[in-house]
Amino acid sequence: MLPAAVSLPDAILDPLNEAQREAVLHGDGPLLVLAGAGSGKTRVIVHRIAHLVRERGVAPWHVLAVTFTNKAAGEMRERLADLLGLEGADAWVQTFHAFGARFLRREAARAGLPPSFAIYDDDDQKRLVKRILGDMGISDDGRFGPRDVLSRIDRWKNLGHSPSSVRFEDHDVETERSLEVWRRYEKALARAGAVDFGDLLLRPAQLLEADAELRARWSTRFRHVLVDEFQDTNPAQYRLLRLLCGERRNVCVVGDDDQAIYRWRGADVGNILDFDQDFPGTRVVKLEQNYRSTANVLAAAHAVISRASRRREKKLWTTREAGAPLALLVAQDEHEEAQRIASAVEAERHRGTRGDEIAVLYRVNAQSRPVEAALRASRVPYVIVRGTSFYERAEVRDAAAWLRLALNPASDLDFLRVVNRPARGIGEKTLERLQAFAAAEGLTLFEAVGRRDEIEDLKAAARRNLGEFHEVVAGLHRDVASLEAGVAVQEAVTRSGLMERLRAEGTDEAADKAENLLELVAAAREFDEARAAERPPRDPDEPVPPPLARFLEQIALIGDADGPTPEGRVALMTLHAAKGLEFDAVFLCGMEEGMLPYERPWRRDDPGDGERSAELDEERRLCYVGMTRARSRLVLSLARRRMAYGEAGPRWREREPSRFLGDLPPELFGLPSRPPPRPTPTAPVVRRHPGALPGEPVIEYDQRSVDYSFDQRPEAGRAPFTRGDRVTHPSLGEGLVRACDGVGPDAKVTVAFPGVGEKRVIAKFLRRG
DNA sequence: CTCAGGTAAAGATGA
DNA sequence: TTTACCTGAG
Repeated sequence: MLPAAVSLPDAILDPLNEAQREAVLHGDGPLLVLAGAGSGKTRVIVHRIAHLVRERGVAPWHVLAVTFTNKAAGEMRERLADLLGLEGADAWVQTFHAFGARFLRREAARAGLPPSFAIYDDDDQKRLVKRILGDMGISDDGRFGPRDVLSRIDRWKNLGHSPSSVRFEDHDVETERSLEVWRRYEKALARAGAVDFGDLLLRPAQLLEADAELRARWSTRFRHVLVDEFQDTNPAQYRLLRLLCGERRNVCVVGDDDQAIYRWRGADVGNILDFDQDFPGTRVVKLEQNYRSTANVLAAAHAVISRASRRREKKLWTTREAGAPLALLVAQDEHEEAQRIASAVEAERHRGTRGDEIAVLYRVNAQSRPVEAALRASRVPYVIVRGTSFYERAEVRDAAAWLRLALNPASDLDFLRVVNRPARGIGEKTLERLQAFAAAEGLTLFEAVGRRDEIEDLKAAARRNLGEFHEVVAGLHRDVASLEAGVAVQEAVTRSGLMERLRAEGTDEAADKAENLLELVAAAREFDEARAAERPPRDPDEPVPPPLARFLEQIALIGDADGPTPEGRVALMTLHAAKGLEFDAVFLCGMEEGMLPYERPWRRDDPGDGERSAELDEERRLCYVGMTRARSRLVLSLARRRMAYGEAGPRWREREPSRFLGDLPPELFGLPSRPPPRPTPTAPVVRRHPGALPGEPVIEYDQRSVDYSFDQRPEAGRAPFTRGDRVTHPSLGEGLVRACDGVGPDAKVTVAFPGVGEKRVIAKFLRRG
């Protein structure tokens, strides 16, 4: 037996620093963990769950942990399994939206939804709204299109509104119209037995609020609720969260107000800033030690973020060395920018950095194109990391619409999508008559087809074609609900004729599409296998929903980008997609006014100063998120002009360097802290930065006067000498390098010269050997 | 009713 | 450059 004084290694507590441990060991009651970038917040959540389960006797299925992205949820589950083994799988670890879906499946009856309800994604939403606008006889005059309406509806939903709760003073013509569209939209969703993304959060909250019994059941079932990326919660999520943790208030929220980047989706940083006011008695723990980045990277990130307004002050620190200086690539246009990035990426790989440890980040997806071209030309393998790409393909969406219609023939939106896909001679005129009939009789389109004989003016051919369609859908409906997902998908693509038609076409493109359908079948089979391999849940109330419905839910919520990043490939993604990830080397491109911070060129309504500065703050945080992804090397790049697609066709637009660059001290680039005096006898260069806000400090030097175009080959970014190198100086002779500060030819090198002593000399005067 | 070919527009981020 | 919508011929 071991002496009591010897403590055994503790996998849960040992790897933690003091602040992390405090958060993990915190007992009951609200806990706010302010976790800077790279400070180990996922670790805190995972270890806290493990601690609750192992040391405090909490059953894993009484723990709910919600995250924002599937990636984060997956990582959390994985790490939990490392600590807890199989038990870890019983904890509820998922995204907010997946939780909402799970909740609604379980409470489908109360929610007035069929158990196999469909989830409409934004494309579905847009199609639906477009249809409603058409029904209302509103044409898209460019001012009031589906997009405008939808963004209002989304915003309302995120704020937790319903059509009747929108404040009256906000009403104008557009608002009234949008509300009418919204009412019809909700009616259509209800008829189709479908919900949209917003509903996944809103409806559980509404159900819980309305029903005390339900609330009691759910708020007691989770003994502990943990929330990741809390700064990005919107009011609907926050409401749901408060309802779920109930009186017990065992809620642990982890987040970083500096990384709040989803304001546009309704997220409210106020949730984290004011959390301790909403939950009196909150224990606040700050995690400020960064384990990810070099001191240079951190200093740069801090220089940018510290100018944001309304933030909880925190300063990250690290024990890591300064590391390589930042680099800036200044290119004439986006093609040159991409090429220089590609060659820098190549050099980086040459130095031994694995491709999958390199990321190219950008503000908008469109920026990926030139980078892709340049990487392809240099034969650098890359992968674009995007939420969904496979499931966005038209043929895959067609198949999914067939499946949804098979599960629920009342879904008019899906009906309209697939009724003539593949083409079966049901055109616009036929559909018009069908819709008129359905509207008059109060039927769904599918029901209307069932009574097609009563519709006048239908051509015989149209009637026959509708009959065939009806038969296929009815047949699928009969069979598909009870089948495994793989078989169901197989049946749907066969019986609908999708597959046959593609095969018959004989073009390469059609062959590709057929291939994609097969891939969908394979994905469904894989889904079945994964389900079969899963242990039956230990949680006694877990219902068993139809497999196809679960598969469709996975498609809607998860997409396909969650697999492991393919080995060795450089990752290209937006700044938003990069949140939560880290790489050895990060390229942050498009560091220009208008790109980062992004400025919507089309925006007519001039936002007020307050709005604009809130937007700017968010852009700043986005820049901060991007910079803090880097472990050791951060390369910024910009193009002096960029092709823009405006009303008058493609045009070159001149771009000024981003104001965020002006926030970075030149030393971080390995430049002298003051710009060298210019040889020309011009007036001192002092100018306001382009786009500077009133009151913003004046930047003391002109960006363009700083020689950013110093040799940017990665070699130049490195210290020219390291300790131990033998060097020769023209007058001092041979010596041994003690230290080297800075990079490039102007680096200051401390050399021990035998018989002379230590001297600081400039690198360019030294030769090796 | 279908399809090919032309034209006008590209509205940012994502569960 | 790509995509979505429209038009006119078959």
